[in-house]
Amino acid sequence: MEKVISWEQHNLISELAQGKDLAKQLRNHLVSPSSSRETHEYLVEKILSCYQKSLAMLNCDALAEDHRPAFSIGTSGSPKDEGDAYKKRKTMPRWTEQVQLNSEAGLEGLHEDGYSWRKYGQKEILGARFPRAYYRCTHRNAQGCLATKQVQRSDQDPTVVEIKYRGRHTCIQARSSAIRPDPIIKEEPPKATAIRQEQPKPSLDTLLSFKWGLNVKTENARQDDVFPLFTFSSPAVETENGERDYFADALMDDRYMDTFSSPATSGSNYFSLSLDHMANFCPPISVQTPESGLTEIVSAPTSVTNSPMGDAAFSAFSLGNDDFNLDCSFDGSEFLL
DNA sequence: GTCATTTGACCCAA
DNA sequence: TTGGGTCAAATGAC
Repeated sequence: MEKVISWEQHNLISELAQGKDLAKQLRNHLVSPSSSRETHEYLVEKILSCYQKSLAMLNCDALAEDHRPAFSIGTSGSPKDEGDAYKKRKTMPRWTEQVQLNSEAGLEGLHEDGYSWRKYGQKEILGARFPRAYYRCTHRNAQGCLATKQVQRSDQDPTVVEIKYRGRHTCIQARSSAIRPDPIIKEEPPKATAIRQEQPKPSLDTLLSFKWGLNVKTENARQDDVFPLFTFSSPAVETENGERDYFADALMDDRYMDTFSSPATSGSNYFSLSLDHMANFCPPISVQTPESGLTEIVSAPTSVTNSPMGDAAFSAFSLGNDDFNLDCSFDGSEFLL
């Protein structure tokens, strides 16, 4: 138990420290005339991510056990699993994302999460206006990858799609994208990336690709952990003295943040970072687990053992910037097959 | 020919 | 018994 607490504290401190460093960076950029708005928004996004994780850690005591590293990998194909698929499914990690449909990309954009999915079913759901589509990893047969997802449009807002993920990717696709040492692969992007490139890209993408040289290290099981919905009051976009509040501004920019009003929490908004948005920041080839996203409205009895990312230590995002380098020890053996 | 999607049937949990 | 999730044959696209 002591180890669990220690582990949690470690992660929490790590996240908060990361948030602090990012905030420092943001401050530096705010006073720099050459710094762009996109950069600010990116930093805000990262800071929010850190705090979201931190809050999740504080709020999810029940999940504490699950955060412990468990270095048992490659269990998906064990003989024991064969005859017990249904029980296994029940224990799979599950989390939900709400994605605002891009009017241009439509439903296509939903599958640009760095993995290839194959539709295997669709059903009308009782009481729901829209059918639910079932997808599984393309490599299910070849590699025994049991990751699945369900996609269904929201009844309340047809432009919002709810994506329920189940299980983590165990396919080579997932691992190779995670541990690929050189993230600079632009000539032959993964399938999902190729599709993304057909869309009108926000300037942020370009900026991040060239300016930041983002490199997400594979040190974090936490990144894939599930996060409960969290709330906070909407900040003012403009300060009293008329200065533009970039932090708030970015928060209110629904290009990067899905906002849900909640009748139960009047005065607050639900903010949900969609996976697609994160993918903009983290190209699939350099992200350990695109499916993890940041917003998971979780229903997960889950364990980190099953987390898409595996169960290594915590992560730190290391940007190509001297000012920001949270480097943490990491035993990468888990990812080396 | 290969692979993805569709769709009705089946299985299982609640 | 019912509804959700999955299977697998049929069909279509490339």
